Amino acid sequence: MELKTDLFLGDCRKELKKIPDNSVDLIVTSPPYADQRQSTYGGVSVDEYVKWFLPISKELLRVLKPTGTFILNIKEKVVDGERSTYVMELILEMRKQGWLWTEEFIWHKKNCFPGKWSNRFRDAWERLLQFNKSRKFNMYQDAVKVPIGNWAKGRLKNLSETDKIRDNSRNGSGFGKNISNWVGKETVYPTNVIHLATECSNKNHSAVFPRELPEWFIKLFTQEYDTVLDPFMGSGTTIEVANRMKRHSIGIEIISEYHDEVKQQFAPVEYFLMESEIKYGTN
Amino acid sequence: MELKTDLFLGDCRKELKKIPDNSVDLIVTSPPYADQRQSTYGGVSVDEYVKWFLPISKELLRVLKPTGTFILNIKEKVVDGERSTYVMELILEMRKQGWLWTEEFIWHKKNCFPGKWSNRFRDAWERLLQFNKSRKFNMYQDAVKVPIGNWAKGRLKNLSETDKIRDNSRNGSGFGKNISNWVGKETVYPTNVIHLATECSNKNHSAVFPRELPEWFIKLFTQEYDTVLDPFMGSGTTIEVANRMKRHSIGIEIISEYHDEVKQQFAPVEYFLMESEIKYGTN
DNA sequence: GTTCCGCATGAATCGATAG
DNA sequence: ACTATCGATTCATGCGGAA
Repeated sequence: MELKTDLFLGDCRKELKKIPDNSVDLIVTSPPYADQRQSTYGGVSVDEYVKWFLPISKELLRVLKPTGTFILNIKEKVVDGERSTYVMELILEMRKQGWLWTEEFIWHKKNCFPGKWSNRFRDAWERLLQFNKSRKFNMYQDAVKVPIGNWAKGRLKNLSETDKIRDNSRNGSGFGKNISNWVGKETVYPTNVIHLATECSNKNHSAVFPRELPEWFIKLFTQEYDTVLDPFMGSGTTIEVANRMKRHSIGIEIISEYHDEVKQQFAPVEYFLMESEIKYGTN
Repeated sequence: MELKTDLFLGDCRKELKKIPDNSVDLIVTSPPYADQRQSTYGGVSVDEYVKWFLPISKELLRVLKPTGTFILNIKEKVVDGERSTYVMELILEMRKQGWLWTEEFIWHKKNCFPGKWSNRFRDAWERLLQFNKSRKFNMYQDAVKVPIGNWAKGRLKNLSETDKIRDNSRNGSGFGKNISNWVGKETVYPTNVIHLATECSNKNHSAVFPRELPEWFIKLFTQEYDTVLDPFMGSGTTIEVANRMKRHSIGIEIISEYHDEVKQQFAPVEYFLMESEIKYGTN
């Protein structure tokens, strides 16, 4: 089966209209936060954030299948010594639109932004809000099971071995990379806390979104050849992961540099397919 | 200096009125969740939770010192497949009362038992909402520093000359690091995610509050002989910890069994003091 | 091929100073 | 008084080159 990757250049408020109703299985996105990332995106102000986002979430509600899921990564900033309330207001308004606020996952960031203030510690977590269109949504829990931590076996057995398991798997939610270590180990279901590092180093882009994040949700909420949408594609992490995991994908990006770069990234694949068509098609 | 422990039996909506204005340095509490502990507070329903809590938070605002802090441990429950919104509504309403919503800490519950539902993983985190009366509140950050990460061991052994100052290469948010400042550093400031185990095998009480939790906040927001209040004392974890840490404490509990038990726990101390008064006072 | 070590960088926030 | 800009502060990670 052919794997589709549709990329749109433009404002997602307009581009989303090109996507048919009830056609997307999973939306995973990390929109620009209020007043942040000014260098790349315009920067929506705190006061206007909800008003700005609601038309988008309305379109997302339209394109999502009834069995689908919407994962929204967001975190409110501090304004005048207080946490802003726009995320809470957004949740309340989205429920009025018809969204179900099913769950709130926590992304516990291992390497959060440094700094010290007299009245505040470093912010080490972000919200991963799960919204659904209906109470009957697809969830493939077995796809994200993690190796058992040492909490269950106590200290009785193989303490040294269980200690080798990476910290994130001990938290019951991580995605330790050495899967070979898991072989033969008992697995359990993770929790709603996800313990990951941000990817910060030389990537050209500020790809703060670690690829394990979309990977986990794609595993959890979709099967192969389902469709994944990211209306704020950025440098394309979600799209790329979806593609590798054999999911159809749709990406929308307003900044042409990002869009073109992702486009280019998928170009060789197309070229390759054409080539093989020539090769074998002419037989 | 004498250490005071005042215990009140009764509904905190009434008992709080006995406490003078601006007299408490820290409030740490874990109120009954909606629709739970039905028998005690008349079974506060999800719909009425905010309305029920607001008079209490108003009293708390009154008794708290301007430099004090209110830590509210709470988590919304799932109702009909959705997370309830009463916590968010409560935050919005408390801000109207004059509270500042300064921060939201996450309590990541380490080793609770795995479990799952068809739509949902086990809930491994709770909110620890920080409210303040003014922007100038007391915070003793050095009291809760944690050991530095392992990365430092290899890093700080030998410094090169370039480690002195870093150029602000990118977007002007220059983060000039002066590595030499870190030599010999063994502790760093924590983040707003608190990673603690739950006290699982609790004997009689339903109190799942690990004593490290109040301990951490008492360290962070009070000094010795400050006053700590818990208007939903339960089995008295917060009060007991405060007492051990040489803080005055005030506890309110509506269930007489709990109240009496805590009272009894502190009785020997009072007895002891009386005895010494007799001994030395009659000289 | 491993392992080690140097190094750049990140969804930040506060307080002081300037217009 | 109120907003805008700027400097200061700080920790953990993954990459790439070297041993």
